[in-house]
Amino acid sequence: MSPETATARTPPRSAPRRPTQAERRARSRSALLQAAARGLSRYGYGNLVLEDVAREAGYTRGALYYQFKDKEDLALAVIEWVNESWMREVGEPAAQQADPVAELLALARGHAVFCRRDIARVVMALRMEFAGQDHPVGREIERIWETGVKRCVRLINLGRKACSIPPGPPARAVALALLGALEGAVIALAGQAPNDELLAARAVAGVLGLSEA
Amino acid sequence: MSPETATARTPPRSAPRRPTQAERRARSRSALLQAAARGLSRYGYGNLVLEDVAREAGYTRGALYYQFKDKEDLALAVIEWVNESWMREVGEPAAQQADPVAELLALARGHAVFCRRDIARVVMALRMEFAGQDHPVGREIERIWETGVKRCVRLINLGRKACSIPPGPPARAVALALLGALEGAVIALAGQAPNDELLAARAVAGVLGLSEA
DNA sequence: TATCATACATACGTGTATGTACGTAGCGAT
DNA sequence: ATCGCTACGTACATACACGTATGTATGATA
Repeated sequence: MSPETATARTPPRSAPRRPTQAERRARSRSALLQAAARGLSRYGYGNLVLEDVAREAGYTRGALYYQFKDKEDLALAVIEWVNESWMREVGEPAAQQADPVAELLALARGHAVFCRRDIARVVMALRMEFAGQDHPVGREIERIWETGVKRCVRLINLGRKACSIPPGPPARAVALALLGALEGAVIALAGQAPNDELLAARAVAGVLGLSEA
Repeated sequence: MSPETATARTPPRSAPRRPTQAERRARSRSALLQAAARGLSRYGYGNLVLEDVAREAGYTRGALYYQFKDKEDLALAVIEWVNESWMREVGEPAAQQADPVAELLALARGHAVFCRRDIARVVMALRMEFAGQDHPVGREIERIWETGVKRCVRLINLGRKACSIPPGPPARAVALALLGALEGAVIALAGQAPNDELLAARAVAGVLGLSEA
């Protein structure tokens, strides 16, 4: 944020100094990414119209095709951006919980809060759209999803060893059901606070076979 | 099934007698409907290509446009067909349960079994695709979904009065989370028997706040 | 057997969204 | 002040899928 980085003939004095090229580019890219994320969340990939995305961001398709190679590249950038946000706001905080059960429930509550914004359904929508296909976007979504599944499998096995999670179906089946139920519940609730947190945690606890959330 | 309905110069004798017009038409329509259902379940509405549907059914688009007015008409027919099947195989059997909790758990298990076939995701896919839109297909899906929500709300209120379901968030929020978690879990499990039944029931029980499935 | 309606297949026109080529205004350094 | 590069906007070419119009073979009827 320090404007002194440049040799700066531009007056560091005050006023909303006219933006530099890099800032301009970054602002445009950010606006386009957010608009694309909202669009993907609402319409999915195939039904997403790039002209609408650009207009909602305040540009035309020209700006979009300057910043991104094509539609696929844009979608992959959105996915990466959403995933990084999720990791920072949900994944990493939950990892600081002491025991596996607490971490799983923290994931549920955190995901519910995360999905209160308008980009909640990006992953779910793309996962539905590309399931069983062989598309780069679908593969990336599948990769992220599989990461989540593996994390849950690990936690479930740990919890069962510690006897904080009762035995039951194979850990992978439980993990799949857990994530599916979590996403389904959160999307159906459409971010209506504050019940979303409790109900998401309840769904997860139920799948795990716990007696209470 | 009685071939005597027609004045029947056609020998009722035996053999695979050549099919009548009505039978032919019904067979074609059924094949097209099933192919369209599979297609909608996999690709959703927008990404569904009618030529692929027709080919998978063993016809061309000509047959499709003879039996259905347009793509929208086809989708609505599929929805009606799937919904009737669901009511017959899941909705009505579950309604014979004695108490509300048993009925809700029967719905969960029945839905899991119902979704083992390849048309499992029709409703979920279309609901995701048309959420917030104003499209005839979306409205029909929303109508069916709302019917399910209302049924769950009724059962939840009954169960709470009977103290078989503990108090908690508003019944409508619980119902939304219940159906969302149920569909999400079943789809994520992709019909892997026999765990799908148990895990679906666990998810529902969890959302309701019950101690066990 | 002749004739009509039905159940399809084939061919065409059209709209729409993508990707690309080109034009243009604004930033940055000499 | 000027010139090159960047960040867009504009215009075009292409592809794809829908809907329709037309052709054709089969079943029904007399």
